Amino acid sequence: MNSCIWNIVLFVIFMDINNIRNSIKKYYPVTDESIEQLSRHFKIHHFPAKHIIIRGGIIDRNVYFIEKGLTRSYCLVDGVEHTTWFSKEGDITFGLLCLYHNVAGFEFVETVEPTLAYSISVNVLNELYDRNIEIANWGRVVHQECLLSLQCVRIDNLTMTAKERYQALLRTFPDICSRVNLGYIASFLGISLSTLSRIRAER
Amino acid sequence: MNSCIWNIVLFVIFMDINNIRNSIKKYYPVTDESIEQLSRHFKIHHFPAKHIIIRGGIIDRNVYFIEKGLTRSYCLVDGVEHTTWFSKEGDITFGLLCLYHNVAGFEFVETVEPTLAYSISVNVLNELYDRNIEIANWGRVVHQECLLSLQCVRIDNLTMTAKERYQALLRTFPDICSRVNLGYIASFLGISLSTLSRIRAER
DNA sequence: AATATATTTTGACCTACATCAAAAAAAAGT
DNA sequence: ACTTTTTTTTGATGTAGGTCAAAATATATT
Repeated sequence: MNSCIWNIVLFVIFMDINNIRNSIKKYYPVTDESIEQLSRHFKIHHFPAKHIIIRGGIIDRNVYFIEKGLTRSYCLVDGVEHTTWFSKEGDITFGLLCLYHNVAGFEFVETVEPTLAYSISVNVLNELYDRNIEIANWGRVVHQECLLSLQCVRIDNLTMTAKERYQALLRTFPDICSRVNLGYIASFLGISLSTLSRIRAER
Repeated sequence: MNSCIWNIVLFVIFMDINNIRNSIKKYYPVTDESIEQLSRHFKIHHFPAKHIIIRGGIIDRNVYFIEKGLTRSYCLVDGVEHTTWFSKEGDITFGLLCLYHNVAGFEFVETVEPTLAYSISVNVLNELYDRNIEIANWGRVVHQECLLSLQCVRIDNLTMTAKERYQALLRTFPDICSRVNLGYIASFLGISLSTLSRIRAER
């Protein structure tokens, strides 16, 4: 057994990254060797619930891979939080603008549940993108799928009533709906908390 | 001069792809050789205005690189067209769902102006992604930037009034606003044509 | 179990924007 | 230049969903 294999064995033993590994492979057929190249730079985090991982207005150049738990991305406009996305086990989360353009971003990411996550610096990630074609393609496909999901959400917003949007969300992300409170769901759907409550009361 | 160089010379002479080439390089530092690998599969199209390039409900597995002109993506819900995006010279356009998942998509793409575009089959593109790390990373970065733009549009929708959204659009995409009619802009902003007209009449 | 805190529901009232239809203006075709 | 078609404006009226505040639940803390 050479040292490379030993590294893999060690990381399998010590790192709890099954959800992350499966998710990566679901997007693109990345080899274990490439996943090891990525995960050897992982820094582990145990965040309690309601912990702000990424704060708007400052620079945080890390990507967070979520192994367990649930986070909520939002932006703060005139003192009001507008939820833009939820990320759960197997997902990645980060501030888009900050990560891509290295400027202070507008997005916050906060845990909804106690969360086990691994961070990797975008500098390291960018080096891997430039060197490892599997990781580059994994990154491409992840972004394709994010784009598609966001497009669907936007089309729902353009074409549906508040009630229809809530029903669509229940269908598309049933687990999210049962894990976060109504305020966050209302905000994500772009409706007020009282309207959402009334919608649920119907029938 | 070997035949590879001759190919490049020929394609520079015969293909009018300057906007496309500059745009690709703006996203990621792709070499001329890689661009040639891509563009040698290009099929040229001269579309008149109001031509439907991609029709929802059927499968069109091509990506269109726009060299000149302007297109509008929309989806059709209950007989109403909802504009989701505009693409102009240097941009690419395609049906997201159809391209990524090989199923009949919900998106239409139609020219707004007479348009010079080059298509490439997604099968060819996927082969290039798997073989050429520059192209894979170009694809990744394009999708990152699309995601960021779409996220910004969605946040505007969640946080701004109709008037503010129109003003934001004027700032962000002034050229689009002057090249398409109000109906499309209203639809993109998610407001009615009459409301948009009234907003413009103010002050 | 009792108290404190967070979440959800309900009520009363309001407004930004929708809808529908007709008129005006602009652009395109002959 | 005149007609036809498309685009934009304007008017009258309606409504989905907002706001604010209080009550009712549910959850967490001691």
